[in-house]
Amino acid sequence: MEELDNTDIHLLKLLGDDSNMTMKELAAKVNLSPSPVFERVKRLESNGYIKKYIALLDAEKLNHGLIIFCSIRLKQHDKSIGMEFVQDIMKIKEVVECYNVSGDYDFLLKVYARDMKHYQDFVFNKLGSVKSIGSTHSTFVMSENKNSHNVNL
Amino acid sequence: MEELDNTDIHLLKLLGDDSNMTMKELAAKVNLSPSPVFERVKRLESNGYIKKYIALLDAEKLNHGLIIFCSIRLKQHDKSIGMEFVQDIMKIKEVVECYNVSGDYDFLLKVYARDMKHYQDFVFNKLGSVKSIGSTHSTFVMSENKNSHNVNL
DNA sequence: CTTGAAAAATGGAGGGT
DNA sequence: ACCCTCCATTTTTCAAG
Repeated sequence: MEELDNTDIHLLKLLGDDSNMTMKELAAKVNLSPSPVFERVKRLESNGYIKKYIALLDAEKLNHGLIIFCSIRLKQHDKSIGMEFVQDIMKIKEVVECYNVSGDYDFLLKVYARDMKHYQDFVFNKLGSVKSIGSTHSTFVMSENKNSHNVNL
Repeated sequence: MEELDNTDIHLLKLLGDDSNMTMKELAAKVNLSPSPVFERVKRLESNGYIKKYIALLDAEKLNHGLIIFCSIRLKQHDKSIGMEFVQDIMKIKEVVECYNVSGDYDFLLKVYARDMKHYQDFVFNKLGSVKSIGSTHSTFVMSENKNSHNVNL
């Protein structure tokens, strides 16, 4: 596994914030010509530093005005119940993130919902049908103050 | 405000998962020629449905093996203290997300750290110097089971 | 929406430090 | 090892129908 030099880090920062820049533009920012930049970026991709390129969508415009962090306690704590829970939860489109965590609860979910009615339906009908769940606790997001969508290098 | 048809939704889904597809590839997936796809994508961008394009970086490879959700309770609950907190927290690079939330705590932070030692330093030296903070509670992520990095349409 | 063509970017070859 | 300057190919971008 190779080291990353300052130029690589610089490129990762730039692409992590805006991947629509051309090689030419990137090259200008790191004071190189397009070719070595092209090679560096391809290397960063194939070495897995860059996982993929995505478009960030506006959740609010796409009818997801509410963000909720939903803590989940399982009924039992064996591996098969945990795996069953993860499988069930993966199928629910409102759940955009899922973490197995330490502390009072076992899992933390980030959930997008249109509105309260939608969230209520999610809790009763979607979570309600996941048998492995013991109890839940909802924390509502009042405002998103920062989301870099990435590592901050 | 215009409506989105099924093709628009389809394009958003595709780009939300992989923005490196060419117009040609996108066109093939939605059964159109490149030109109308180009126009639709530009419209989705200028109407704000697509916010920006980014490269997703591998946090683990970039020396951020630990994810922590850090709950924060402020000393007082007036607006100026809250704004001061947000301003201070924005400057800390370990904090990748920050939400103002309901419930026992006022804010929820998502934090990336290299390891426990790094996190300890973050809590003592970085959070420790933010005067508006009353108390904190850390929830450690043991595994990330799902992160779509986007709305699920 | 389609065709089609100009402008621009990508991705290599070949050579220099 | 790393960079540069071309340049062919592909893609983007935008007319006009």
